[in-house]
Amino acid sequence: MYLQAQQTLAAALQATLRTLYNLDLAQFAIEQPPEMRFGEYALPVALKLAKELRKAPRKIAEEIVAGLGTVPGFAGFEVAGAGYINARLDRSAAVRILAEGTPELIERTPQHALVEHTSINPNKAAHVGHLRNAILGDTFVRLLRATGDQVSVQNYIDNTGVQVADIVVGLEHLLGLSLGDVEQWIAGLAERIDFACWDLYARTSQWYTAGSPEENAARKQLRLDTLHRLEQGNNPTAAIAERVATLIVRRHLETMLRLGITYDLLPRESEILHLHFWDAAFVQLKETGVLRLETAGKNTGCWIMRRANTEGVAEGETDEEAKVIVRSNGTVTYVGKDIAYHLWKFGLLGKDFGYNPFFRYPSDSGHPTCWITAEHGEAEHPHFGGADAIYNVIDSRQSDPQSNVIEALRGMGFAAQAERYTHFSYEMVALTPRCALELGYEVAEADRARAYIEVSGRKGFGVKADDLIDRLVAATRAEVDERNPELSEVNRAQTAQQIAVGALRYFMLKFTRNTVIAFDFKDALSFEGETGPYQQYAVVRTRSIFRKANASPAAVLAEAATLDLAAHLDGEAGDSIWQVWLRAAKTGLVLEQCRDTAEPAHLARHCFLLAQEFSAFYRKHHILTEEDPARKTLLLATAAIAEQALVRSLAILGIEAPAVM
RNA sequence: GCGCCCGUAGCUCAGCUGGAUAGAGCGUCCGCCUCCGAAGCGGAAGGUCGCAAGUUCGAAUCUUGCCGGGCGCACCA
Repeated sequence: MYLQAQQTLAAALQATLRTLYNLDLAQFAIEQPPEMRFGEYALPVALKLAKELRKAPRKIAEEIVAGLGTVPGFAGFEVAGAGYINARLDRSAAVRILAEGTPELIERTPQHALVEHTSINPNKAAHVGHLRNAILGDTFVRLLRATGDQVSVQNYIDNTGVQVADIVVGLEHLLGLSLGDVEQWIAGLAERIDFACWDLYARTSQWYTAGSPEENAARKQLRLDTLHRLEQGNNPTAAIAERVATLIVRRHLETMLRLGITYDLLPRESEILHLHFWDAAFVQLKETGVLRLETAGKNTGCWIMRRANTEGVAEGETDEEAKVIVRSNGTVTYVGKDIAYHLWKFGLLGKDFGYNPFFRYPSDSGHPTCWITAEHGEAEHPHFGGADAIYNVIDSRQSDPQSNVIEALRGMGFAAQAERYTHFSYEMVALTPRCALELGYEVAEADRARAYIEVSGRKGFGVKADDLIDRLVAATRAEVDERNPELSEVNRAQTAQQIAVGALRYFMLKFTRNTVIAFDFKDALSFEGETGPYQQYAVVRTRSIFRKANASPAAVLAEAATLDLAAHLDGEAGDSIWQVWLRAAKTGLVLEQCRDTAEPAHLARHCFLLAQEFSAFYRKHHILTEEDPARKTLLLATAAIAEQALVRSLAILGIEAPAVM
């Protein structure tokens, strides 16, 4: 509602400026005043025009206010400060519109967006860093859907890379297992396979450097040979990799499902290799001149491209900064394969995967099946790829390779696609030294003074996602049991689960993307203050009110829409009611901002402010004992609009509010 | 050496396209459950917005330089 009134205001202002000064301003700032007494919108336009018009800002502001006259939906305008124009909404009209529930219309042609997130190497358990990735990605998916896009969610699986190779080396050479033995090993595991591989991966990584120089060289060679066998496929080593990686991928999907995160497709590197996506891309890259064969310098014999963010060199000179795409031995690098994959994402490759159903989600998830790529898949499958816009949720350390893929697309003549290719980058989750010590890791003296220590899968250093979720659930369960002993076992378990998910998701979302999160159990396990449970609690309070009032939020809002409530929205008491409506009204604006900036943290903040302002309202006004019927309806409707806006916004964050907690 | 990011209250972080007395949570201290749920609320203390110039009517926000920290700059993925 706020956004639409803002558009009305902008149009009226534009018309006024045209009439008064014969000015056509396409863009001007519309701010949100710092205090309620300044109204709902602040226009600094007169300050901007002062120089151009050679008039005092206040004078201009007065002329504009006079020129604006009356604008539908607005109560009035006034000049303030050095020359601000403050605009006041007609509160009762705004409340009516909000109570009627008219959806906010945002003009945009819906796009087919493709979001890639999670993408954990299938060789070990997911850790907190992966949780940040998946929660950011999933939230952004919900945000795009809420603003009208059709979104497909992909979780890229690098099942033929070095990390999986390391696990296979561990199985074949450290544990001495053949393909047949691996089945038995799996069957005999005392713990889940992703946990077992967490340790095996760390062991193997250390083994590469634990022997004599000759031994280490041989071990590294073993790793390289294993990698090549995985890439080739159709051999026992590749079969081990396939078996183990697939099991681990299932564990990852289950872990993420605990947080309400689902996927449409798992594109795998093995199919990108075996279906020769690269060959098709290579032809295009050569034809468009993005790649050239280097004939001198350190990259002699390689196919190279100009590295993104570098100048490049003149024809005939040697570009020592260039990015190698095809090695001198003819194999293709990671960025090369990624270019091919991204051509496919935009429907520009001229090839497609085969697809098989892989993972069936429970019926209550609202999401039937996750598919996986295959060389020869089922005849009937959903359409994947061919997106209008793509978003890759990948940590900021990979911004260089991402830029190179984008530049390659641009160089191939796909400028429009390059523009709609977003590296949704975010900073890592590290551990505080205290947290590392608490987990029993050895922390070097030099590291103890640091703000955070980077997690490392190779060292087995980190917090496993499922361990964290388990701890959160145990903590919320203890609280729920104590507070609500009358609830059934099933009910308490479900409530604890919802609160734990709320706490975790909010924790990961309240930081802006480019902030490193120094993880600590104390912060993550907090349920007070700016946390998910605080906001869930606000919703629970509204629900409690409606239970006691024996009314439904929808019915109350419908009734409020028929009343003239202007008298109750003025003055100090009116302000504290209006504050809640105004915040709820801004939801559409916040969603737009989040979309444009690809920053879910703004929505997280919005939810918190909603909860906070509802709590202030709740303290100040006693709803159930209000005697004036119209006023009581307004107070109930205020609780209803808060509940509605909170539930809707929290849902986009992937947070559910329980009935009681 | 080059590129990207960060430096705001004791701690952890917000601060949208430059704008009206720089905010929140945690922590500390003092209060509030015989009135709708205290996972809550009120109050207090706490800041040269790293430093210095510049642009501007106006800078935490933009530009440049410096200081301090992080992360990238493979024929690894």
